[in-house]
Order: sequence, then C-alpha cells, then structure tokens
Amino acid sequence: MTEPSHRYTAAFAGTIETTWQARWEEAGVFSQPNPGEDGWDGTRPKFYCLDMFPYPSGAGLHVGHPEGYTATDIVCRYKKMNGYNVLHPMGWDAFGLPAEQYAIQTGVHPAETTRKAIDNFRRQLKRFGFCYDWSREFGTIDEDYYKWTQWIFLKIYHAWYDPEIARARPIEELVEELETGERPAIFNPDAAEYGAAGAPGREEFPWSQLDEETRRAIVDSYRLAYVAEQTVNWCPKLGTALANEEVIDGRSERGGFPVFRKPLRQWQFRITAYAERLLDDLKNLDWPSSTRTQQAEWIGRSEGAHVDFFLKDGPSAHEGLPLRVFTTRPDTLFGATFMVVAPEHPLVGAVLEEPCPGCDRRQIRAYVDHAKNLSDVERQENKEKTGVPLGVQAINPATGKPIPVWTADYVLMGYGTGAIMAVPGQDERDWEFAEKFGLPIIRTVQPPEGWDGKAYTGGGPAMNSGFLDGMGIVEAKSAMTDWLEQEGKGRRKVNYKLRDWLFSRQRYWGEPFPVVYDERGFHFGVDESALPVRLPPMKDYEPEESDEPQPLLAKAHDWVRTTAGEAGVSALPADAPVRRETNTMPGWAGSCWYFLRYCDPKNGERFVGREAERAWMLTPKPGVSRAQLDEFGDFPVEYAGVGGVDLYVGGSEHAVLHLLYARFWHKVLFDLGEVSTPEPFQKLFHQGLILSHAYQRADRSLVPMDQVENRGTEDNPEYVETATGGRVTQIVAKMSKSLKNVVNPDDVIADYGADTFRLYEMYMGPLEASKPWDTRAIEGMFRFLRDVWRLCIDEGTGEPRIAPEADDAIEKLLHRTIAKVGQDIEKLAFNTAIAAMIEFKNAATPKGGLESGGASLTADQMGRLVRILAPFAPHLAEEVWSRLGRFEAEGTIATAAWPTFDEAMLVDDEIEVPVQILGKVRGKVTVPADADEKAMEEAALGDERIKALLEGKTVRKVIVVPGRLVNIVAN
RNA sequence: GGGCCCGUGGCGAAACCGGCAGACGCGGCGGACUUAAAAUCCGCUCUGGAGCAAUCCAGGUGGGGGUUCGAGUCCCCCCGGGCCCA
Repeated sequence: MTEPSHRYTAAFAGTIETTWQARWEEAGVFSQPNPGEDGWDGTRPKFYCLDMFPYPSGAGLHVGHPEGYTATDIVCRYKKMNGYNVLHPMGWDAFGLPAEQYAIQTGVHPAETTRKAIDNFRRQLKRFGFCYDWSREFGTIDEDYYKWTQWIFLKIYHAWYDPEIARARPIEELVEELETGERPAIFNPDAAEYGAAGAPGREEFPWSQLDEETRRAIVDSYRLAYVAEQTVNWCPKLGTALANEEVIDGRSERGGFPVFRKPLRQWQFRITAYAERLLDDLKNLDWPSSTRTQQAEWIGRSEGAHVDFFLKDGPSAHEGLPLRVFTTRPDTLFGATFMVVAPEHPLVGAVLEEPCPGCDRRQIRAYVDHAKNLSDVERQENKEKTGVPLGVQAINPATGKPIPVWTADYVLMGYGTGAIMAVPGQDERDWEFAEKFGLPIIRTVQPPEGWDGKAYTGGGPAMNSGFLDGMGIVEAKSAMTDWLEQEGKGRRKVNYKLRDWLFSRQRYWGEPFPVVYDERGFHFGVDESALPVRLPPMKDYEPEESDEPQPLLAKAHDWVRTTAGEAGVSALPADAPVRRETNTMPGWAGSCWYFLRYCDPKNGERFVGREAERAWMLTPKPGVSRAQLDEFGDFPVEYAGVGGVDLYVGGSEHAVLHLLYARFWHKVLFDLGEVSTPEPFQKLFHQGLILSHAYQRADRSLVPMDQVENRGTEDNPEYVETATGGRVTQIVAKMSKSLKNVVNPDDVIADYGADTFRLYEMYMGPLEASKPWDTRAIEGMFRFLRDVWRLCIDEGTGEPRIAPEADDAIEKLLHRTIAKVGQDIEKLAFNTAIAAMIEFKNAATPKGGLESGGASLTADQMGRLVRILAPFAPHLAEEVWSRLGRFEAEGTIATAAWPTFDEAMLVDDEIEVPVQILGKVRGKVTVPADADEKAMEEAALGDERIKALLEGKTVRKVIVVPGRLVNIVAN
C-alpha cells in the first residue's frame, strides 16, 4: 500500500510552511505601515501587541519561548482579520553577561557572539510563521538604538521632581528658581543620599553666596539621576560588584572568590520620588492582580510620623539638630525607652570624632567595622541582637525623660531615616534587644487577658500613655500625631520601602554613560549631537583584579582620557581635559523603552516620532474617536486608556523589576512631554512555564530522565532508576540540561511541522498555567490537522472536496464554532477554542471517514472554517485557501475578513432540560427554548416518569430556571 | 512567620453569574483491515452495583463542617503543592 500522494505528513507540512513563509515575506504581508507612509489607513483602530523580547542566548530557542509568542501571534492575526492596524514587533535584549563571560574565556568580541545568537534566534522564530513585522526589528546593542537609550538617560539626568505639582521638570527651571530666590537654596529634603531625613534646622544662605561646589551639590540632590556612594558586594577577583543573590556566605556564587562590602560611587535613579504615582496608577492597569500586589508590596507604602528627639550631651556637630525617626506606631511614643541608629548613621561618625564622656570609642569603632561587612539580608536575619551604646542621651518628646541612644546593625540606613525609637513593649526585635542589654520596658498597649508573651503587637487600649490612655491604636496614632504637629515635634509622614535604583555596573557589555568628569570631579552630560558614546574596542575582557573597584572600561586609557571637545561637552572649553564615566548601564536599561522604539524604529531625529508614538500608544476609550483625542493637549484620562501597549505578554519573573523600571522611565518621559501616555502597558498577561517530567529519589534528589525506566504498565507505572534498581517517583520539574528533559523546538518542527507545534502548545491548557510537555500528546494535534486537511482536500487528487449544498446541522454548528473561537481568542482561552474546532471537525466528518470523491462542506463553508483556523495554523489554512482559488482571487488569508455568524443560529428552537427532584436529576423534558417558568413547570410535572416518581409525595415547591432546569421539592 | 494562588478520571484538562461534573485531546481496552506489524477505521473507557438489553440505582471534584431547592464553584476549619515577601 502506498500513501496517498496528497496526504498531510510532516514532510508535506514542512514544505507548505516554508513555501508560504517565503511568499509572505516576499510580498511584505506583515509589514505594517506607519502614519504618513504608503498603505497607512488611519480609519482603522490600532492594536499594539508586544512580546517581552528575548535575550538571544547561544543555546537557541527553548520550547518556553514560542508559547507566549504563539499566543500573541493568534491574537494579532485575529485582530488583522477584524480590520485592525496591528503593531507586532520583535527584537533583541542583547547586552548582558553571558556574551561577556564568553569573551573573557575566548577573546571573541561580545558583539560577534551576540550577532550569531541573534541570527539563530531569528531563523528559529521565522520557522514558526509568526506574523512579526520584521522590518521593525532591532537589538539593544545597535548604535541607532543605544544612542537613544543614552539620550533618555540624559533627559532623566537633566530633570528633577517637583513634589508640589507631583511631576518631573527640566533641571534648568530649578536652577532658575534657585537663582531668583523663588526657591530656598537648600538640599532636597527627600534626597536618599543625604539620609532622606531632610536637614532640619540647617542654615540657609542666598544662592549668590554659595560656592560652585555647594551649588552643584544642591542641584544634584534634586536630579533624577545622581551619583552617590552605595555599599556594594565587591569581588576583587571578578573585578565587579555582585547582586545580593550572587553572593553566598561571603563568596561569589561563580568561582567562590571572596566578596567584600564596599562603598562605591554609583549612578542611581531617584525612583523613590515616583513611589506614590507608581503605586496609585497600578489600579488603572489591566494587569494580573498578583503582579499588581507584588509591585505594591515592593513599593511598600506605610503611614506614620516623623518624630524629632533632641539630644543631650551630643557631639557639637549635632548641636541643635534633632535625631529624626520614622515610626508607623506614634501611639507607642510613651513606651520609647531607648533609641537605635544604624552603624552608618552620621551621628555615629560624629560621636567617633568627638566622643562623649562615658562612651567607649574603641568599642564603637570595632562594632561599625564589623557591621560594614554584613549584607542587609544578614543583618535582618533572626539572630542574637548586638549593639553598643553611644553615650548620648535623647529626650523622649512625650515623657520629657532622657533615654540612651545605641547603635545596632538591625537598624538599616536604607529604610526610613536610619534611626528608630525603640519600643520594646510593642516590638519584638526591640524587646529582644532590651532584654539582652537590660533596658527598661514599658507596655503602652494593654495585652489581652492571660498574655504571657513578650512584645505585644496586637490591638488594645493604650496604657501608661498619659492623654492617650484608653484609646484604640488607630485613634491613639492620630491623637499622638496631632499633638506632635501642634508641639512642632513631628509630623505625619508616608514612608516607602522602595529604594533608589542602583543603575551602574562595572561590566564591559552594556551601554556607556554619556557623562564625563572634569578635573574638579564635576560631572557633565555629553551633548545630544555627540551621541552615541560608543564602547571602546578592548584587547581583552579580563577584569583587573583589585581591592580598589575599577570598572573594566577603566582599562581603555585612551578612551577614558580625552577632552571636552572630543567627548562633545559644550559646557566646558574644548581643550579641557576630561575623564569619561567608566561604569556601564545594567541590563535593564534597554528594556525600559524598547516598546517605544518599535513604533518608529528608523527615526534618526527622535527616539520615536511624535505622530507614530501617538498613533500606536494612545488608545481611545470605546466610543471615542481619534479626532476627539487630538483636541486635548494634556493627557485626557476620560477619553483614553492610561497605557499604550494593548497587550503585553511575558513571564511573571519580571513582575517587579523590569515592569517597575519601564513604568518609571515612561512616567519621566510623560512628565517631560516626550510621550503621550502616563503608563506603558495597559494590559499585561503572564504565560505559564512549560515544564517537563523528572524523577525523584526517596531523598528528594533528582535523577536524569535517561537513567530511569518504567517497569510497570502504562496505567500503573513503576519508575525505577536503572543503575540501582531503586524506586523513583515521577514529578514535574523545570527543563534543564542536567536532567536531560529539554525539548528542542527544531526537533519538534522537523517531526510534526510548525502548525502542529503551535496548536499543541496552545492546547496544553490555559495560557497562564504552568504545564508539563507531553511528547506523545502532540500526536493528537497532528491528527487534528491531518483530519482537517482530509476533510477539505482529496488525498488522491489534491483537489478540494466540495459539497454541492450545505447541510443544515453543519451550517448551524459552523456558526457556533465561529462565535466560540472568536470569543475564546479575545479571552486568550486558546485551548477551548481549539477544542471547539475539533468538535466541528468531528461533526463534519462522516462516520468511517470521507470516501474518495465524497464531500461534506461547501466551498463557502470550507472558506470560513480555514479562516477561523488561520490564526492557529496559518500555513495549512493558507494552503487550503489557495486550493480553493481564493488566495489568487482575494489575496492572503491573513488579511481576509474574519467570518461573521448569525445570532439566530446560536439558539435552538427546542431544548432539553433536566428535571430534578430534590436536586437529583430524575428525567429530562424537551421544551421550546423560550418557554416561560409556567410552561416549563407544567412540562416537568406532566412527564410520565416524573409523575411516577412523585407518586404519594407532596410537591412543596418548584424551582424553575428558564432555559436551564426544573427542580421539584417534594416529600 | 505573613500574603497570594492552586488541589476535578491513568494523564493534560472542560464546566460562563451557584443549575445535567468529566467537553476536547492523550493513554488504555476490545474489534475491523493485514500473512504480520505500523498506520487507518469502529466501539468502550470516573467508581461500585443490578440487568440479555436499551437502561436504572448508589457514590464521586484533597479531608471535615456550613449556607442553599441545588455547591467543583460561596463561607469556616484542616491537609497537600506552588509562588512572593520576610
């Protein structure tokens, strides 16, 4: 027996897939024009659909990548068929560590490695037939792109946050206000690098009397990008700072080299200025609630008060300056029996310079040195409390009594003001500390009857608290804060857990900062006309081993030392010697704005053209026309969605950092009038992980897949480790090389074709769920496509099987399937959409299959069937479309109109409804679909079987849900 | 320790607002075709029970309780798994 010559096989699928891909590309089917270009149709609505762009690793595509990409591809194809202008781009997040590490080992330039990886990724993605507009492709490493990344950095650098109007403004406006005296010449009271505690009572001079250094320092304290010392994990051997997660027990995760805590001058973004807006605007976004919650928790808003404690016997540098704390429990102030400051707190430094009588200076110094090498995580861990007294007294503003000030490492400089009032009665850590060092404990909240614990953090009436006694916590907080404000000893304060964003790295393979330093050490931004600042070529990428942190770029001496004229800094004389910034930007930089560049990727004048940005990012609310939107200057929140990208799909591992950072950049650009929406991403969706099977021994260790065999049956498997004969259990785990359970997309496509692959990943389960890859289950999707093919095309002749007239039942089901598939695509419920199409295929196929020459669909029905299948399996659909002669007549199926359905076809004239007695189904009756309650009740009670079952019982009540069921309560 | 999410056949899952639990696919079993196997086609496939049969009865969505005419779905407690924060 030979195979019919026109059967749908893997080889045939491969042939039609590559053929159509080539034809689509040649015809530019998926290139989407911009406003002003040929082919732009401004009357259509827009749909901007974005995938999180991949980091092109040398290992190539993983089966996880195509999951989200197939989902967005289906939605985009569906939207195109519904008449939308669709922006669906792809590019590369291409700066990063792996290429640099490879360069260190081999000397091959990271650009070369990265280009190769990109070429491979592009080839693999194209093989899936995704409808990306490849003409918009770029990588973050392209000079044309990172030029604008640097430009945006400068925009942020040249901006400050005006809290009065809650938005960013150009820095020149601040300088002008300072010069005219409109604004007092004081440091930014919210600047984290000055402790964020403000500088209470600091004397204020007129701007004209300040020297240049002070003026610059004041301006810099307002800039949204600033340089400040930040303690980092410095690894001399690797020549770079490491993230907290990369340090294990004081050694580098990679290599096991020693790591030291070291203060380093670093670029930071003043993202904390935006904390409130980043939090508030979350509620306007159509995002998974878990992601919104994670961001909200990361921002960590808490309400409380700043309280000022005046010092007694303090060092003279602190004369007249109170010790300011932030507390969420001002109601417990009467119970504050001591204070603790972080070892980095300026008061500790002042005490070391000018020890007070009775303090042990050597002990303090030793303690500070010890704390220096602990990470914040280590310091927060539950362990024996440590600390030393500073010998300074502070006055509790509520009681007027002196209390001692200590320093201890459990207080962090980065949170609040770096100082706390300790209330052991109501705080567990303070209780432990007080117990260990014999400090007094006063309860200020009445614990419940029989309380035998230590600190009591729950609710209850205030006690030992003067005018607060008897009040509940909420009332007492408010009363105490009012009193503090009245007395001038404190004020209401909202505090955030969010820290400023550390933005520099000591690597090579990242965007250089467009910044130079003059001989005085002042920093200057490079002129826009001198961008991009390119990476210098290097001979080797080996970091310089040093205790003094040196970024890799510092080795490029000729590049670093230059003149203002060379570097393009017009603020300095052209011959002034300058030193370039040698840090580079972190991997996050390029992904903060790539969605904007896709709108207008070739623009040489701006990071994105204004018209293109509005066309793709500004989304009118339903019923609002674009013309109406254009009448407004400011962002018209009543008429437009807050975010620009209509659907953003990517993994939940980016729930906090990438999405928060991108929102921050976007908000600064919005404030400065560079973009038209306050948020970048209106709707966000996280696809689940594609997992694999793995095997686990009794001790929970994992065994590679190829070392396990099943010695039981399929139904009752018994997995055994081949080498030892030991029992192992099958579990679901991430794919990993070491477990040998990685599935390679290239292999799957070779075995089944891209259409089957796409369909299978969408059929596995809900898009958001994590689910294991089942190598066998993919067969089912291949069979489905083969059956559809056979339903439409005669396997012997290759000609379409056309039925002369439509079958009513098939026609009706087709309408329902069209409706169901459309609704499910809108909901991203692709698994049920596919199930509906399978049901249609089953119903349209006669029992026993179609005989040669047989047919069950008319040409028109077939045209509709392949159009709803086209978003999922575009190649097969196009092939059938073409064999129907419609490609030649009407063009590609990708732009054919989505089929319509007739509402009337969705409802039956008669329906069968269950009849329950006491909630159990006892019979079924057929009634007209629009039968009212009375008619349904009569039909149910009139049914012979029901009558028999009700014999001898009294009907108490009949519940009728029209169109659904009848339930009879009888006993 | 706190917060969030999830537990449905042998497996992946479906079940819209509380209304016939298990659609659809995989696997399995039986049969047809075949010298044979693969492929293909047909039938069965939650569990237990009754019947020659079409069917019928009982139980069933991790466990226990509750609300309701009616609970996979809502509420409370417990067990198990996952994610995030600390």
